[in-house]
Amino acid sequence: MESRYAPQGVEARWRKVWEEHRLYRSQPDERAAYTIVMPPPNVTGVLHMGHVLNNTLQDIIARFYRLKGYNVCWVPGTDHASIATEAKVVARLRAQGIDKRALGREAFLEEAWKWTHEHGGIIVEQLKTLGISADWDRFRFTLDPPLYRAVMRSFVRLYQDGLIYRGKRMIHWDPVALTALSDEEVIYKERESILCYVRYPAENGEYLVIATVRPETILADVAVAVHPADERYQHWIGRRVRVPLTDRFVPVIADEKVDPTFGTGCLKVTPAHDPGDYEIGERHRLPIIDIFTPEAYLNEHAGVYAGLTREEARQRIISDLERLGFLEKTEPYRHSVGHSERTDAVVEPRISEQWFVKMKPLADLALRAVKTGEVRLIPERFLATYRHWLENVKDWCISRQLWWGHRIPAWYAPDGQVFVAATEEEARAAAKAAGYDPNSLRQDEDVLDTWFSSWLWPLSVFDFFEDPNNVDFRYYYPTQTLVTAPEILFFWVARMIMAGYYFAGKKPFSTVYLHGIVRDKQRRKMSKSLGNSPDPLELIRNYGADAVRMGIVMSAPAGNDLLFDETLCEQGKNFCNKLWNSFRLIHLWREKAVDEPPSDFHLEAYQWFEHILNLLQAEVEQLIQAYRFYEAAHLLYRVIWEQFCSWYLEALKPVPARSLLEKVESQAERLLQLLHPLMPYITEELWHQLKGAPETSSISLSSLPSSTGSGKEIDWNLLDAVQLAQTAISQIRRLQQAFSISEVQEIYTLAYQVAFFPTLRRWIEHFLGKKLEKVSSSPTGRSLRVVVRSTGAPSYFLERAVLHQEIFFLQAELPNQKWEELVHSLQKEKLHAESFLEKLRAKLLNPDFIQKAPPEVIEKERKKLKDTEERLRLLTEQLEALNSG
RNA sequence: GGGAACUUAGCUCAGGGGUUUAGAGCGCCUGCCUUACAAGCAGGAGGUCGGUGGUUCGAUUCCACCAGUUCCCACCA
Repeated sequence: MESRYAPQGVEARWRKVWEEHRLYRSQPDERAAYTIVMPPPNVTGVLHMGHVLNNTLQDIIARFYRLKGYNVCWVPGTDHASIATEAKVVARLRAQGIDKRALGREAFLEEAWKWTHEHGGIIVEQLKTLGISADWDRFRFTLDPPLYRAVMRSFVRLYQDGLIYRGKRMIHWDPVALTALSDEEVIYKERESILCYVRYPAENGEYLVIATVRPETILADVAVAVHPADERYQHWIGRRVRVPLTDRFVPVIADEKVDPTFGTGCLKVTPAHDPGDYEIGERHRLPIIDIFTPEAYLNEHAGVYAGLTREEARQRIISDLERLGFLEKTEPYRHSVGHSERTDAVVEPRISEQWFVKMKPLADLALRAVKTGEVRLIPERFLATYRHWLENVKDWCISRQLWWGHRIPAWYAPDGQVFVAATEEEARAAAKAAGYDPNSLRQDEDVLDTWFSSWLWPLSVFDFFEDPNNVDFRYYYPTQTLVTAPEILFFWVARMIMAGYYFAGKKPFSTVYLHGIVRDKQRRKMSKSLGNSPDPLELIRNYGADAVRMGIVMSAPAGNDLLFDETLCEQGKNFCNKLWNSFRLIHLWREKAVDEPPSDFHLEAYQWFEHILNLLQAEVEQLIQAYRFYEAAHLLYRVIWEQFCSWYLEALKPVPARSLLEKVESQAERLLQLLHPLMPYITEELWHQLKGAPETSSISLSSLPSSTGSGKEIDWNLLDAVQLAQTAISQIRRLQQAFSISEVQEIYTLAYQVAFFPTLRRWIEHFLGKKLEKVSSSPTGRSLRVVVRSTGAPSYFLERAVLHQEIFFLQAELPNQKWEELVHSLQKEKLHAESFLEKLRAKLLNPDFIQKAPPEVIEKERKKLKDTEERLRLLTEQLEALNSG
């Protein structure tokens, strides 16, 4: 074995072996299933830190439950990402001077498939380098024929059930992608704009003043509205005012919707370009003037402004208003402006005919699921936002004016009659039955929102829509855990829950684990434009996948955003190296071990570590089951580094007896198993080296012995004794360093913990090279005394606070100056102890405390008092001895 | 405007009504190339637990208010 762990070769080799032997393939069998569906990344996407986090966490779960004996099935896949992919293909074509529309639908789709095949494999290959244990045989793409059919069938069913309808509504329009968007695809951002106060003159020369941030839409005004109860404007209701810059007169109307406290209390009504105005327009049967082209340029209805962009028109109109005396004043104004999630274009409210899903009945299903606890959200605080969203959800606009995606299964007869069917044949048959010419049908041009296929994912990957009774579906569904980011709680998670109940009558998963967003050290979201997102592949090359996994898991605890710092990968790499070298030591021992009975000390150390391991396993299992990966990683890190390497292996030096070594190796194996979910590659490698197992076997398929828990089997006395010994050894070393003691001559103790004495003696002798001796009374004259206090057993395991206090004396030569330093430090310690004693006494003299505090607490305080008095007595004694010496 | 969360060591965070007067990792300081590992070993320094009140025998921990930070939702032009 090399003295440095080189992950690159090891990882590449095992990745290949795992894949070739299809190690993570799952088939239904008699074991309990543990199913995870991977949130499918965009097919043409590139791996970023969010994917690393998301998939590492899923892999930890998958590998853990596999070790626990479950039949783990982790279904990977990719999403066709309708709008994102189409935007990329359009851009590529444009770069070649080709216009999408000119190319035509068929040819465009060919281009899109070409692009998908070129780029679609990349992210999958990148994911594989992470070492994730998905079942690649089950890989699915949302446009695969069975999944395509699933979308068609679900659409038809919802349509037949009256939950899908087509209608003319005001929707969010993306003027760059030229498509409708759902509410969730609109991101609101605070923007600085100008609030213009514009005069709308009446025939008699009076005028109303209206505040607006969108003066360019003045040209589309069809009314001015005031609140019906607004005293100021009573006499205006029913009169007419002229729309500035035009010669149109529009009525002044009264509508409850107007907020009399905003601006001047007068609202210009522009039904074509504002959702609120649209409602008012409907109520008052106002005409609609649309002044924008789909690209959000002003159109012919905008007169002289036609051809300008929204922004240009705004500038021009403001200056024209001013020039013509319509502009009363302007003031800066901050408000939020909707942007397209994909293109970042400012969305334009637009009236158009779209397909919608009626959400209310579906939302009720999803609400019930979390209220009854059938579906659990972790962390729980997301419950509030989840509920709020579902309780206020509006209908879901699912049609997109795009080509890349699932084409809406609706066919129109020349007279507009709609036939919704899963296939063209069925639509034709239906048309024929209704007396139409089947050949006259024309399919809807639009495709469906990407999320309309995603919400079926847990169902469709198991071919529910092909055959609801198929073996896989019955075995794997519902799945257990969904791991995803809170950003898509509404987009995806809530809708999957709806779809699961609606189509299959069952929840899609039991638990949703929502992890944070990966940010940089300055808390900025990682993004390409900021250039603050490290390339995961680069990280994997530099540190190894295990190190990157460990690094990202150790970044932050559950639920919080995590601040990624590359030094964590380095820490992970160092940890790999540490682990690697600990196994290297075990290997060296194999050659050197002799056939002798093990020493009492080694036997005791072995027993002790066995208990540590049992505690570790119980706690790691509990933590992973509770989705506390960060804590599990930290615990393993510390126990392996401190207890296993620094104490246990050191204790077994120079070499344990052969019979003991075998037992030590099986402990080491258990450590590897516990660590395996976090760091699959190195543990696989070390496991094979340890076991000499054939390539086809794998630590991931080994079985973890069941945890003994932290019950009676644990020898707390031994753990406490060793902990006390460790603390004593550290303290004595500290004194040696602090006072530059080259050699400790003797170590004595007044051992009133008689039971611990043999353990203390063995450990101190091994680590300090001196035999611990018992003395009956404190030595006089110059000696170092140290009070060792230990809370008993490593603190990271338990709340148990068994406090032990032990006093040791060291006989050593010190130069005079050092004795003075010692006196000084002891005096400081004495003062400290005295003030503490004061506090304790006061507390114990307080009658309220004695009366009201629970007896255990009073007992504890008394023990503290006694110990502190003892410490103080010793300090005084020692100071006297030093002064006289 | 509504909702949620956070504020503990230089940084990132655990913790929890009484834990010998607060824990970890990283960073920092000191001494070591000790034959598994310098990607290492052995030690160390560093915090009046955001502020103010309240509840309590006792609060960093519970409550209220204040200040600051962050996120989500919302058509107020």
